[in-house]
Amino acid sequence: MPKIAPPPGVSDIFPDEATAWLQLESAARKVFGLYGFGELRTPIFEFTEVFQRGLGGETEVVQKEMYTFEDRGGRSLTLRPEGTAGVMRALSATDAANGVEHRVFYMGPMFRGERPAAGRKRQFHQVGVENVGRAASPGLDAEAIAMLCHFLEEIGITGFNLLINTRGVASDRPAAEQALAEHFRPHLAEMCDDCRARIDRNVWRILDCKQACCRPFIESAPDPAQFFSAESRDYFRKVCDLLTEQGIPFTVDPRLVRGLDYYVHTVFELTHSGLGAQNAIAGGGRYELQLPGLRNPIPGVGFAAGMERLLIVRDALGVTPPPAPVPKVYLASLGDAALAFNTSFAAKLRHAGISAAIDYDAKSMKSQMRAADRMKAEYVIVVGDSELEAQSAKLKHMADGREIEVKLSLDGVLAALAADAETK
RNA sequence: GUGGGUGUAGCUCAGUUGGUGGAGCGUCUGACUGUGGCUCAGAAUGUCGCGGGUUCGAGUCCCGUCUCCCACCCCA
Repeated sequence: MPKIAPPPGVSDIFPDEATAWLQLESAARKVFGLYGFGELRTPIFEFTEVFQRGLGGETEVVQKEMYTFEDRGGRSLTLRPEGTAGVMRALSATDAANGVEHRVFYMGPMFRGERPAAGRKRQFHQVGVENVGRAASPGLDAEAIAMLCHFLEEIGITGFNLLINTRGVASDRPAAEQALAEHFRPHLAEMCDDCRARIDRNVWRILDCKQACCRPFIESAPDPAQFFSAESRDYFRKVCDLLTEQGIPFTVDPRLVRGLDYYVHTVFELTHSGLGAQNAIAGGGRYELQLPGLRNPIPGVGFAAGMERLLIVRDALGVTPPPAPVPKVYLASLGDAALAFNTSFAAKLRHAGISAAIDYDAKSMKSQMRAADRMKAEYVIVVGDSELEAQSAKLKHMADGREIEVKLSLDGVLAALAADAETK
């Protein structure tokens, strides 16, 4: 039990666990690279207004989940609660604002002051993609979704559900909002407190409510998309057609609204059972992000996946992460002269790209062999006075116990390792 | 923010009606002086989450607090 624990909802990732993270990260780089996306590393914190303006002041995230503090000059800063706003802030200084396409991805920690639960941390990690600058296009939307599915396939996640919906554009909304409000208002007395507040602040969020008392009214609610313009509905149909043509299964869910206000047109969410109540592993959509200091919002489409959740799902599916790296050669030392020799010999091996382990306490033979076994060293070389004398030692293969006589030099060991690898 | 569960050795967990804290695994040492895994023998290790209270005496009972887990909520 640690004397001092980390703050609630954050945790350490130890080396044996980190291998799984590295695997996810390199899979992301590989897959996104195939689509022409490059990595953009933005700061962990931004001026608070980047998120306030970007995500919408009415969103849950902005209202009560942000870690906000003042710097020494009294300016308000916020630890990023999601990745898109920071990416857009960075790209706002480029020609993305003039309609030039930027394809970027990011990965890293995000911060939200929520109550921790299964698959939910206060510092969590997202890997995300943004295609920014180009005007809205069903092709780009479908490509983002296809890329997300490709990524999941690459990391061994199967059996997920893809839900998609359209949120229309700003001019589509008033008619739909009015229809929704008219539908819900007569039943408000029977609905939950949150929804009573939401009807005036943001009717859409009612569709997202999971309260049992609200559900019947939500299910009988009209599909907002039916009030959208023909252009918007056509846009969404094209997205669906493109997915179908690529053989990507999906479900249209008219209730899917998502929590951030910046979405327009296509929104999607990827869920997986076996995660507990937090069943969303990734989500995204098309957006128009309004940033401070910019006259017009910048268009984009993207998604973010929760890395912790991906790992939980992967684990549940029985995908085993690669083992932590083990030393190729353990150098056992008998006596001070041997230890001195091994110290510099280990350095030579490491510079030659061979991982080497050594115990500077140079305890008993038995304890060194045990240490080599425990760290799963592939080979052991025992060096004592007689080996130094002869400039020759035995290279022992730990798995099967066979020993090979080798010259006690870098070339000698490298040659023996190469030869032994071939015989296997 | 609300509710439920939980907290004992590095890990997984026992701990009987309150009476000087245990097991397994792991670790360390050793079993014909320089060869691991198996076996055997020994050893080390805990402010029993933290703070109060009741009591002659609290890991055990009471109160508070925090963590973690689970759910609500929200989302990734």
